[in-house]
Amino acid sequence: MREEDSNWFSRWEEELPSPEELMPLSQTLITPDLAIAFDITTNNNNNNNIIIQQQQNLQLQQQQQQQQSLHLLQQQIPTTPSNPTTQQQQPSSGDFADSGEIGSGNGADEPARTLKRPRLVWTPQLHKRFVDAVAHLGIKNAVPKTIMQLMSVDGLTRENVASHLQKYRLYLKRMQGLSGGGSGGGGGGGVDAATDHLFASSPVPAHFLHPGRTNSDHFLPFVQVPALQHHHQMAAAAVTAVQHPQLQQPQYHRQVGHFGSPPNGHFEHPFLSRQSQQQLHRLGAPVHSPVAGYVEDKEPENASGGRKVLTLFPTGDD
DNA sequence: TACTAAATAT
DNA sequence: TATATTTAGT
Repeated sequence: MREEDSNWFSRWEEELPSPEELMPLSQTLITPDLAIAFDITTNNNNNNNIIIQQQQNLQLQQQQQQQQSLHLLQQQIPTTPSNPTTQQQQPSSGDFADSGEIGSGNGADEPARTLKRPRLVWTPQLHKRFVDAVAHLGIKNAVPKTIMQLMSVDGLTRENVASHLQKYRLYLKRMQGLSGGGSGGGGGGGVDAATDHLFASSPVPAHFLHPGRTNSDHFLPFVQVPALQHHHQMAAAAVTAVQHPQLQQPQYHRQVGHFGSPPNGHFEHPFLSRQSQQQLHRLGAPVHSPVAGYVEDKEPENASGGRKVLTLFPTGDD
């Protein structure tokens, strides 16, 4: 079975999109109106910092709708100390000198706290990272909190992970139920890709489908979790945020590591990297991190025209 | 408190 | 309709 693991690893690695493929489009996320409204300083000089310029009329309507739901959130949002959030920008990643802090920073954090979080779109890349984390932990020990920590994706909440984990488990159940020949590759299994295309996009470790087989929690060697490695600050952002028409709020994400193979077969403990990020613990509001760049990615199936899928991608820091 | 499951919203 | 978020129960 270990051979399959290796094969599995090789497979998804090959399927990983190249950086070029990941950055086909460039648009801005923040409209001038919003920037002004939220006292945001956008760096137009930065090509990576993109602003979506949509119809201003829509923007206004969206903001109004937002405010309607804001009061609800305000009730439960803890008072965020005027945390300067000094570490929001990574010194090393000079590529993106993005100053795009929305609703945060200098006392302007109120809007951020009150704003709803944009829907998180689980891109195949992000899901793959999720799977890697689960594989690393073992399906047995894979719990939302741990997975979240292991993924080290800023902006990703425990709820996000829990929700995804919930679906993923259901997917695994289905896979086991089918128990056809799906073993060895979730992508190739007889799974209805139409329903589980996201999960099918990433290989499912055979272990997931055969629990109890191994009693060990560390059935996966570390070397098989390259995506969890942060061999510095190179980043391939996998997080994607969907911008709904009525939720004109930019999303900030931290680097999630890179999806490529380890440069030298050297691996480090992901938690080490995480620790540094823990300094950026969110106090009810999303942490702003250097924005690598937004890429609009439309999903063919969900081409609902109304929403935009924004994905962060690295600029090749490495 | 955290996790899981179900319901709700988009 | 599908997916993500939110809520409630354990």
